[in-house]
Amino acid sequence: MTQFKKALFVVGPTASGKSAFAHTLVERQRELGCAFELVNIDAFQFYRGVSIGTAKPSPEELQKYKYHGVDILDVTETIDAARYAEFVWTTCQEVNARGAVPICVGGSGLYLRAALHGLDALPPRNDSLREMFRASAVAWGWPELHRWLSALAPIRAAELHPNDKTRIERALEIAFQLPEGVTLDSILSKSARLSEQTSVGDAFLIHVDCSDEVLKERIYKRLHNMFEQGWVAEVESLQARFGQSFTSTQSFRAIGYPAIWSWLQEFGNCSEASGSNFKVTKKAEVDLLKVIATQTWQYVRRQRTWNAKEQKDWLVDSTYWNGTTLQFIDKFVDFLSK
RNA sequence: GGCGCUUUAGCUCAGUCGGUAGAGCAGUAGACUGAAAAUCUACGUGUCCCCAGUUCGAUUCUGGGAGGCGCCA
Repeated sequence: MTQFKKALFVVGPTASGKSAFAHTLVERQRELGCAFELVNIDAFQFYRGVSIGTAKPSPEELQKYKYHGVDILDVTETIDAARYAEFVWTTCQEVNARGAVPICVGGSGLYLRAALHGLDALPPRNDSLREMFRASAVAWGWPELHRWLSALAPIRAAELHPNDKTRIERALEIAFQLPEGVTLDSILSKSARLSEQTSVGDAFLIHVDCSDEVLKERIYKRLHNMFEQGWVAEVESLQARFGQSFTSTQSFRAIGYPAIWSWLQEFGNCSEASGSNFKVTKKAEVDLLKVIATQTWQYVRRQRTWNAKEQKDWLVDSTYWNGTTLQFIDKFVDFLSK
């Protein structure tokens, strides 16, 4: 199975310099003798309206670097790992057909694995089933649903903790939709773990990371900058447009949005606390930034845990990198000239 | 100055009717097959503010001291 001929994947924790790295590659494409186009593989930059907090490239950058996959969905829409992987593959094929090499930038663990290794053919998401499971969980608790799963798919159930609601729900959703005589265990037993499967195309993985100290500093500065750019005002406008229903959208799960939302509930009434006046000077504002910085760092830890298991063709330490100069490695040049 | 409350983990605080203590958050590590920036798991020795007294034994009771908060002056 080949979903793309040749693609670069730039992965690494938030604020490590992935985008700057990818942009530099595009700047120097002539020297490398090939054309590049960028494919967003970030789980939240798909959505129009959540822009500042998701660190989207600017409109000029979107055009200059030929980005695909940014602002393709409304904030009220939802994409899932399977549809996401399809999108990446289709886009890569189109880019390949133009004789260019796609650079997929971003990478949230599951989404990267889905794009890189492909998910098994399993029944899709089913919201009415999910509602039913959730209602049952309210009545009986997730450990009880875990017991139901043990009856339907004992091997899968044994892999899951009784409190792991997200995965128990998904496993039950699959089991309920499979045709008679087919079990989730029988499907999963045929394939290796996702991280151990080979890539579904010719992929070159570049990991960008830097020292903890520098990364923490960059995160803090970047968040500060997001506030200066009007992040709080952005959330206020989402509040005005969608009201409470925004809190149940997929895009609301992006780091920072729930925190700013509750901050607005608490302080938003004071006229001077409105989004456009947000300056990160008062204690409440500094506290908000700190909470989001903490959540971002926790995310960095999880990203590194994911990335540790993926192939590494090129490790880039961005600790002292200024975002422009780059020394190409032979392996990389060989991959491009193949 | 007087009165009251308070001092326990990095932070916010429980608690021990006297036998040296535990939650949440933070931190560290791990997992991850259609919510994934989500979700889940594991990991807890700290002069229990200081000094003295009572006691076999005090973080706990008594007295004094110091810091913090509040009210009255």
